[in-house]
Amino acid sequence: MPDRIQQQLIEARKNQILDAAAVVFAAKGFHPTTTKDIARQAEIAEGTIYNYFDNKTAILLGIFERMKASVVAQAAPPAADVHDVREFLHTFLYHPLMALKADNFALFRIVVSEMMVNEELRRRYYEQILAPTLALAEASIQEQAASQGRSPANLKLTIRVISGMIWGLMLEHIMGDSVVAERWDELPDFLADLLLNGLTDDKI
Amino acid sequence: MPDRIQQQLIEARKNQILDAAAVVFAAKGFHPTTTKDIARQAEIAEGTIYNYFDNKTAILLGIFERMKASVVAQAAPPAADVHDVREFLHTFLYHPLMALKADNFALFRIVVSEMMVNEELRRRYYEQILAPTLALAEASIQEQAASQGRSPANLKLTIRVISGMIWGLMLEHIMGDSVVAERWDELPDFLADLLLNGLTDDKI
Amino acid sequence: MPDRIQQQLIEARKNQILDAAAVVFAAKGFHPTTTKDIARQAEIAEGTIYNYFDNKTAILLGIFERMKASVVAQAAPPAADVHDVREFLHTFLYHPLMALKADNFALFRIVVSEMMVNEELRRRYYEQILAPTLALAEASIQEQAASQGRSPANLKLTIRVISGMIWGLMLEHIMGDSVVAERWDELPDFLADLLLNGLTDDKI
Amino acid sequence: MPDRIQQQLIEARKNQILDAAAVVFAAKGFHPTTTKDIARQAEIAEGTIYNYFDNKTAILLGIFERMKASVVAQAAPPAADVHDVREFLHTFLYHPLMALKADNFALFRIVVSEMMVNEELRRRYYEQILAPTLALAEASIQEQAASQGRSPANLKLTIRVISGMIWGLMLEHIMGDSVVAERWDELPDFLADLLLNGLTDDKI
DNA sequence: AATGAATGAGAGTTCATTCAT
DNA sequence: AATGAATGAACTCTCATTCAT
Repeated sequence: MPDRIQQQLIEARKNQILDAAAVVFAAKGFHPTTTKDIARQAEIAEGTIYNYFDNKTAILLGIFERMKASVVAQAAPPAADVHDVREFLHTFLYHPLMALKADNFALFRIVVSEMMVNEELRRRYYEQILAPTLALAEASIQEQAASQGRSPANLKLTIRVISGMIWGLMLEHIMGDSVVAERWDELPDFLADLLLNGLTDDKI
Repeated sequence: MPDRIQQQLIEARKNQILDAAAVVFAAKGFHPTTTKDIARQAEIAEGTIYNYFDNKTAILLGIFERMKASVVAQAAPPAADVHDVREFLHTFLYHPLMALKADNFALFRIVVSEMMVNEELRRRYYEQILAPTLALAEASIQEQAASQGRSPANLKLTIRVISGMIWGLMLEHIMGDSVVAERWDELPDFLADLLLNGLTDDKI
Repeated sequence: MPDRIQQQLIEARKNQILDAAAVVFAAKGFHPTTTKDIARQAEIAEGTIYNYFDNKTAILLGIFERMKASVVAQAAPPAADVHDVREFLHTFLYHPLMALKADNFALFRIVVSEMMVNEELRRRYYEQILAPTLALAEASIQEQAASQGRSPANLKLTIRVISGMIWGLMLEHIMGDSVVAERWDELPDFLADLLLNGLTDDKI
Repeated sequence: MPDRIQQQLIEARKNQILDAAAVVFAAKGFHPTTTKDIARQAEIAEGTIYNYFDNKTAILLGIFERMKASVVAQAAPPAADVHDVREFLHTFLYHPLMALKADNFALFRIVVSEMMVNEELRRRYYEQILAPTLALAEASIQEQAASQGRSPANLKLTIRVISGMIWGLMLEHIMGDSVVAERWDELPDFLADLLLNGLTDDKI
């Protein structure tokens, strides 16, 4: 069999397993899910899993890598020609907030939970996603600011605050807060406004 | 033995176990920690644990309850006589940010991780901590706003955004971001400024 | 304290424990019952039990000894002057059947169950109860037969069959057979008739 | 692998485990036997047991089911053409008495002991064995009696007495009575005679 | 490549028994 | 004599992983 097709088959099988794992992880959590659960959901034998993944944790990592790919794809950054700051902000906020909404909140929860506790996963996330994303945003904004003659000294921290804001709202959503859940769609606007104008009279 | 002293002994033993569990949980995480680990750390027999806690999860809940107690104690609210909004905000932000710093970041991570995945723990957190805290803040701000003739329509969401910001920064800290870690102490000021004035030139 | 009173106190305490154990054994069975259960029921401390009994099994033995005493007391044999065979049989059958009815069927079940499995208990039962009782019955019948000029060659086996019949009916009762349960009171008559006349037309 | 062979392998493994369990249960009793004991005797890993049985009790149930199968097979009823009552009785008595003798008395003891104490096992025994067997015997005798113009009013109770007699003799055997043990082979005859003719001079 | 039965280390938990008070 | 907290051996059961087929 040509190597190319071979590779595609392997990828297909991996994805089959990851799809199945995503379903059962989302439903039961990482630790409570057994490899038998995954195999059953994927309609393959338990042993087959180990032809494609070293161990259970590697499956979670695999799911994570796919999430990463989708995040990075979406994050492909906000056109250099967005001159309006408000529009820029809105775009910057819109993607992650809506991505998560569309995506599986339940699975996100599982991955984050394990990430907080698993050094390897955390490192990968930081090095491969968080840090590059922050750096990208920083560069993009820096450039724009420079073109307008500004030089924001606290940009690094600002960016972390903004992205932290998103993180925090996701957590509150997960925690079951209904206000956040109900007004999720307003958030891009609301946050952009808050960030631009500060706490105006409607807010505090 | 007088009941009073009896109660104190029981409390002391419970705390001894919780202290030990906090240490090993922080070091290894909840799932990887065995009851044997806890017993060894507490220098008691494994069986003794079960004289004080129903099961392993109950120990985590116990740790959580102690955290709760300390959080609630600190959260005792920001004096009604803080008329300056900036000072008010600063106070509001300062406590949780500094509390966590003092506290065990590692343990916090374990508890949050499990909370994301454990319905019971999540419910307790939401009902006993998050919701009341948000409600308290809301009432306190509402009152102040009213005394000044304002009526902030989006207050509920604002409060969630602000507290989410704190959550998010904690997560970034946990994830190992060095910018956040190094400038942790500046955050109360920085955030208060951001919230009051929006993204000023030093920020973006 | 005089030795006599001392002894009475000890007996009283033992009985208190045995009473409690009988209650919880009857309710839950021997193995599922914990020494804590017994202590709680007896309203004493767990450790106290061990001042009076060597171990959990010794408690069951204690219960058994009390049963034995009551059985032996009742079995005190059927007056030598019962000349009518039917009356003799009736008396012979009546006591054990009715004793069990009055007594705790549930507790009886527990003791028998454990007896089947516990060598020591079984030996004690056989040596101290079953064998003597059978011997007593044998002697008593032998004497009567002799006085009437008969010499029943199979008496030993007959006696075992009759007492086995009682045992078996008890088992069927325990097993939940409703026919046996409902007609329990008729049994002495019914059995006496069967034994004297064989399977008459009303029976087969 | 064909399903048929697959099924046979599973059955074989189950039987291997049941055989092993029967040996160790008979030797040590149900509760004192550990799953490790069973595994060692079966020469398999402890975990393998749980691929075939849900838990330890299910193994006892499995043993019980096999006993049931053998009992039911033997009990296949005493031909309708047995016109002689004595022969009928003899047949009726012979099977269970001899089956037990051939079979493992020790194992029987274990199962009965647990049955007395285990609701589930008791229910199964009563519903699946005792009740049907009694019903079968009743129907069979009823028919024969009817054909001879008789209508035995106490048949139900009679049958219980007879089968109880067998039960009781088994118990006495288990209890270690030597008279019963030594004359076990005579019992079918002896009991048939007793039942037909009542207590004749050789018996009392 | 796929299978799934077999594995066995190790988990959480129980509880009869001890012993310092 | 009574207590009951402490003990720790021993239990049943789980499950990620292996490997012969």
